Amino acid sequence: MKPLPRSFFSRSTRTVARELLGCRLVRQLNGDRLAGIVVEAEAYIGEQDQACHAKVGKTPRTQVMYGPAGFSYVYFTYGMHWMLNVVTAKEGFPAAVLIRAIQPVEGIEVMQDLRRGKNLVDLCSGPAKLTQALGIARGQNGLDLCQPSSELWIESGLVFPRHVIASSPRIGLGETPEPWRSKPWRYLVKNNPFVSK
DNA sequence: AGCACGATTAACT
DNA sequence: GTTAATCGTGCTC
Repeated sequence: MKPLPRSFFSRSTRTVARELLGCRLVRQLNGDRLAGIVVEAEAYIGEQDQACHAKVGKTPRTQVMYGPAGFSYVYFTYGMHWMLNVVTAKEGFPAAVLIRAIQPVEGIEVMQDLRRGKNLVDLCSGPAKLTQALGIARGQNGLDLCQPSSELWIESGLVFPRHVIASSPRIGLGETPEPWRSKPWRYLVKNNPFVSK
């Protein structure tokens, strides 16, 4: 399969977040192919969105979100964790989708090595778990995911029927002010055990 | 130069 | 349910 085209990612961020569910996230790492089906994602939309890192404007950290869609935005948080996002919307408008969970389907043994032998449902059921399982860190920031022969990309996969998709407020927003705190911009697959806990 | 805090996780009680 | 781990980022002095 080939990477999803830039036109997939350059649409509205919430549409991309919802339609990413069912897609296959692929990581080529040291000759191994690691992959999983996206089952949870969140939209972060523009400088107005007080939960979005771009609320502080364009900085070295946030600049990739201002660039073209289809690039990775990987950032470091809590002194130890890496998070994977895909840049969305039109160039110049800062927005991205956080990949929060995937269902592992390829390269599971390698993922377990990178995750200290965690069992299947704990391998990738959280945004920092999946980056660890896929060997994603600062070196994977700013990659073009639409380029064939990349080390990281997204393919089409399953198509979940609309009635198995749920939405909810985003996770971990802390003291983010309303209305942003309650925006139902998290999308997940209902009753899927690989969604974050 | 120093500070508060974070789109989390794992290991506790 | 609670908390330690651990450091880049953006802001203030």
